Amino acid sequence: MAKAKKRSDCPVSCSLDIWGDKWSLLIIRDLLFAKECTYGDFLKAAEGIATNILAARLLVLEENKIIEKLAHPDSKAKVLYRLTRKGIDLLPVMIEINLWAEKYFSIPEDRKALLQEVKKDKAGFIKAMTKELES
Amino acid sequence: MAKAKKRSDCPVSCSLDIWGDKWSLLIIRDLLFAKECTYGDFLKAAEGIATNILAARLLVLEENKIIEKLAHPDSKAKVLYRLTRKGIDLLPVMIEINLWAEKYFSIPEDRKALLQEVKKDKAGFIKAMTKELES
DNA sequence: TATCTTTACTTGCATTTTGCAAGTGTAAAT
DNA sequence: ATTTACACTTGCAAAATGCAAGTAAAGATA
Repeated sequence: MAKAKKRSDCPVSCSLDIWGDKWSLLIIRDLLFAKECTYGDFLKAAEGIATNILAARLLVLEENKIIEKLAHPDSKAKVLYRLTRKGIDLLPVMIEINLWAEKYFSIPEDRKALLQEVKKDKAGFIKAMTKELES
Repeated sequence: MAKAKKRSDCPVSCSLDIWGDKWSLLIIRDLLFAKECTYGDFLKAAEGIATNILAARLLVLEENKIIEKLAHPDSKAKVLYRLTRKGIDLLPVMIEINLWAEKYFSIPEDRKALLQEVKKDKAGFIKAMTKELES
């Protein structure tokens, strides 16, 4: 599919080349919070991603080793998506986005509760969650 | 211009509604590192943003109180852009993006040096840089 | 004082991406 | 044997992007 055109050597630019759009980080969010998702799970998210866009994003994320496909234990018709280590390592980025948004928007209570945990011990939270996601 | 359509209450989604594209965070990057930029300065960045896209992004960022326009002391023909507190508060996000990218891409030496400083004392770095940017 | 340049945009248009709706193929359930 | 579930693909209209050229105000230069 799309050949990745690198706009510059800047780390921010390189990152955005992969996941700099309105949907990719939402996919990663779902995987961080749910650990594993099927194609259908992503479609259920509140934002309502279109099926073709989802397929395109999943492909780019897979090509860039952010996510990987796994066989679903229950059925051959299902596919499990999960984060690679490279994808899991986006957790600190995801956390800071949440903390920023919490300061400037009103956000759901359950997310607020989670962020309370984060604020108590950020490094510990990241370590524990990373370990959980890797297993 | 564009009316902001909120896709969901998720903090990540709300954030991406504002700066979830390939260019906005590069503008914010330039402002974080240079403190103040003119329109022309943004155009000089290595990635080569188109003038109309730049104008559109600056407008959205201004509408969302991430940046503000200031009179340039040297000339009425110039405009200074700088980050608001809301924009400055994206520094932790920016830092984590850089740290992630450093782990998975090869990045310029000068940026690497800066990240060494960050890693020594992240909280201290953020505090100092925030203070500097606010002044 | 006239004109040339700089600066910050705007405009027109072709190309690309997005989004919606419908369709396809395989696997599982009835 | 037929229907349903699931993971996509396809076609097409609408929107966003990218490029090149243009505009208007301010400042510099002759």
